[in-house]
Amino acid sequence: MNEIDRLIHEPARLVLVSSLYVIDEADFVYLANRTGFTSGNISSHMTKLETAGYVEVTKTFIGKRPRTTYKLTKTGRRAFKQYRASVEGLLNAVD
Amino acid sequence: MNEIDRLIHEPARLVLVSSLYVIDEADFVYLANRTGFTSGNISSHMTKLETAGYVEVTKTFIGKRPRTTYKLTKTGRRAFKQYRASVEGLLNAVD
DNA sequence: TGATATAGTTTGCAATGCAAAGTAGTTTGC
DNA sequence: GCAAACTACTTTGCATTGCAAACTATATCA
Repeated sequence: MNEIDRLIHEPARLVLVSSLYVIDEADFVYLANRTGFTSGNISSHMTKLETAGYVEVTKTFIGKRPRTTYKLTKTGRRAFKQYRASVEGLLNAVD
Repeated sequence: MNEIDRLIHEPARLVLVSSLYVIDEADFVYLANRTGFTSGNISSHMTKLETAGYVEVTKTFIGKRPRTTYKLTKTGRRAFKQYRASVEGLLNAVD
């Protein structure tokens, strides 16, 4: 039986990670709008995911404003797939 | 988009609730053996689930020993199905 | 009788999610 | 031209919570 990756399991991060899984790369503002999460929330979750090596953070300037983009690393994608498998394993065992 | 029920989402409780979902009724000792969780852990999670109205707790004596059995209430079963739908919604949106 | 086992519950604390407050710079209004 | 408001974040503070160790209560064994 597989352990659940709590880093991904946390609902807010699950939304963030699965968003990144599909759209590949997204910036801070986009994610804030899409999810409705507060910016503090996004910031700290992303820091956590970055520390774990699940996301890669790129900071640039677009004109005079900062722009932060996030992208899943290979490790992050693998972790998400693995997470998904464990959860579905758990839920499907139920049928 | 549906909110995730954190009461069920917590990994330990997810295991407990999905166990109860399939085997319908289970006692403390059985769940402890099946899951490997400490008894304190099971006790407090079950109290939480009971408080929420998700499980019904029955305490009897079998011979001279206490026996506590747990069973999902109708509300609990509904909540689990709903939980499952939201998680799968989230994960499948990814395909 | 004392030691060990069974069946739990309660306590204590370290970890964590979240929002409010803070930072740094930019644009707008008067 | 300067203050107020906005953008794009990060940091702080705190209330919640998961977890194991400690505790309670009874039963059996040596």
